[in-house]
Amino acid sequence: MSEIRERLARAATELFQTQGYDETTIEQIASQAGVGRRTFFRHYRSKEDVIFPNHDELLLRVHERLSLHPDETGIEAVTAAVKIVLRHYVGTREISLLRYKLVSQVPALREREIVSVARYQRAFRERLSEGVQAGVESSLRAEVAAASVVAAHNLVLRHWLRGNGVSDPFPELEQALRYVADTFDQGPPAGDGIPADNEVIVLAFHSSTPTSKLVAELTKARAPD
Amino acid sequence: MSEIRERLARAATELFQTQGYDETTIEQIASQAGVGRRTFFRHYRSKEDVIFPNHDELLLRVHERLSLHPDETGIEAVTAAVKIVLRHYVGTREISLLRYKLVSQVPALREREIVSVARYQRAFRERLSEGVQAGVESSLRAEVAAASVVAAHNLVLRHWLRGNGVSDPFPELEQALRYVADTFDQGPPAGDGIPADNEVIVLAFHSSTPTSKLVAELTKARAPD
DNA sequence: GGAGTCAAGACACTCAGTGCCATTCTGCGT
DNA sequence: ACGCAGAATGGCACTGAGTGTCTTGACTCC
Repeated sequence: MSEIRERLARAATELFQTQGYDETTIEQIASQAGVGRRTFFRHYRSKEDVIFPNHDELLLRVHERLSLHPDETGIEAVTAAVKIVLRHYVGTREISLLRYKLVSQVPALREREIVSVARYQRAFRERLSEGVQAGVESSLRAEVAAASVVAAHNLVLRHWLRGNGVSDPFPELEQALRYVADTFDQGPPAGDGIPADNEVIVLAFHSSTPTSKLVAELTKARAPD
Repeated sequence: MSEIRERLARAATELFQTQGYDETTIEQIASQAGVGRRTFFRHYRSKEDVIFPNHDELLLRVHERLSLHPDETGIEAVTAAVKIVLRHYVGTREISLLRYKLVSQVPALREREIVSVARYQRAFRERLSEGVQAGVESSLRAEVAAASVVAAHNLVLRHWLRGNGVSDPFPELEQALRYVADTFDQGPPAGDGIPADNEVIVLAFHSSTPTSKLVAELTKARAPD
C-alpha cells in the first residue's frame, strides 16, 4: 500500500466528514494530500473508489473461494465465501463505519453499493447454478438462494455497523446462514416443478411414532410407486 | 409526451444502434434531433434516462398499488404490483427490446438497471415487512421474499425479451409467482407447540415442502432444543 | 394589440476523467 | 559514489456531462 494512497484516503475521509461528500472535489482531496489532481486518479479510479477500496480484489477472493472445492455443495461454498466478505468488512472497521455513514446519506454511494452487492450475488448465483439442470424453477431457486445469502450477510453487517462495530457478528451470521441453508440446502421441492394444484397434505400420527417410520410412510404417500 | 422528447428518443436510439452507446454524445443526439444540447437536458436527466424513461412514474405506480389495500397479504400486494411492472415492459415492447440489447452490452447501463431493480425490491420488502414484528428472521424473510418476487419477474421478463417479445409472458409469471407465494405465503409448516406424550400430532403442510425441511421442522417441534 | 408566460437557445462555468509529455524520484548495478 | 533505467509524479490540455442564467421567440389571454 503506497504512502500517497493512504494520504489521499485520509484527506478524502476528513473532507467528506467536514464538508460532505458531494461538496468535496477531487482537486481538494489531492491538494489536501499535497499531490496533484492527476496523481489522485493514479491511485483511485474515482471519488467513489476511495470509499470502496480493494473492492475488486475482494470480489476476486470470493470468486476464488467459490471455485476452490468443486465437489462441495453450492450452499456450502457460498456460505464460506460470504464469510470472507464479512471478515473483510470487520477487518477494515474504520472505513466500513465511515462508508456506512456516507452510504446512508449520499444517493450516488448507495447506488454504487447496490451494484457491488449485485456482483457478489451474481457470483453466488453462478456457483449455485453449477451442475443444476437449466429451467425456470432451478434458475429461480439459484437466484433466490443467492439473494438470501446476500440478504443474511447484509442484515448481519448492518446490525454490526449500527452497533458501531463493537460486537462479534459471526455468530449472528452463522445463525442467519443456517436459516437460509435450511431453506435451500437441497434440491427442488417435491414434485418436479410447480405443483399443478395447491395441494395441502395433512398427516396425522401418534406422538410415539418414530421419525424414521414417519418419513418412510410419508415418502410412500407422496410418491406412490 | 412532447414532440421534441420523442424526436430526441428517436435520434438517441438510432445513434446508439449505429455508433454504440458510449460513442454517442449528447451533443450528437441533440443536433440529430435538431435541438440544442441544453434542450436535451430539459427532457432527460441524462443519457441513461433515454433508455429508462418514465421510470420514476412506474415506481410511483408500484408504490401506489402496494399501499392500495392495506388489508391484503403482503405477498398478494407485491404479486399484484409486480404485474404492473411486467405489463409496462410488455406495453413498451420496442424500447424494452432496445434496452435489453444495450444493457447486455454497456456496463454503465447494466448498473443502472440493477439500481432500478433494487428500488422495486426495496418497495416490496417494505410492504412485506408491514405488520410483522421486528427481528432478524422476519427481516430476512421479507427481504428474501421480495428478492424472490423480483427474481421471478426478471426471469420471466428476460425469457420474453430473448424471444423477441412475441409470446405472452403472463402465464409464465403467474406460474413463477405461484411458486414464490407457495414458499413464502405461510410460515413454517404447522407444528408450533410441544406435543405432550401420547398425543396425536396433526401436521399440515404444503405439497411443495421438501421432505428434508419437513423433517427438520418436525424434529424441532417434537424435541425443541 | 399588448402584457405575461413558458419553452427553447445560447453561453459560460464547474467538475470528472483521460491522454500526453516533461520531470523527478528511486532502486540498483558497477 | 555515480549514473542509469524505469516508474511515479506533475502539469497541461482536452472531451464530455451536467448546471445556472440570461435572452429570445412563440403562444395565450385579456
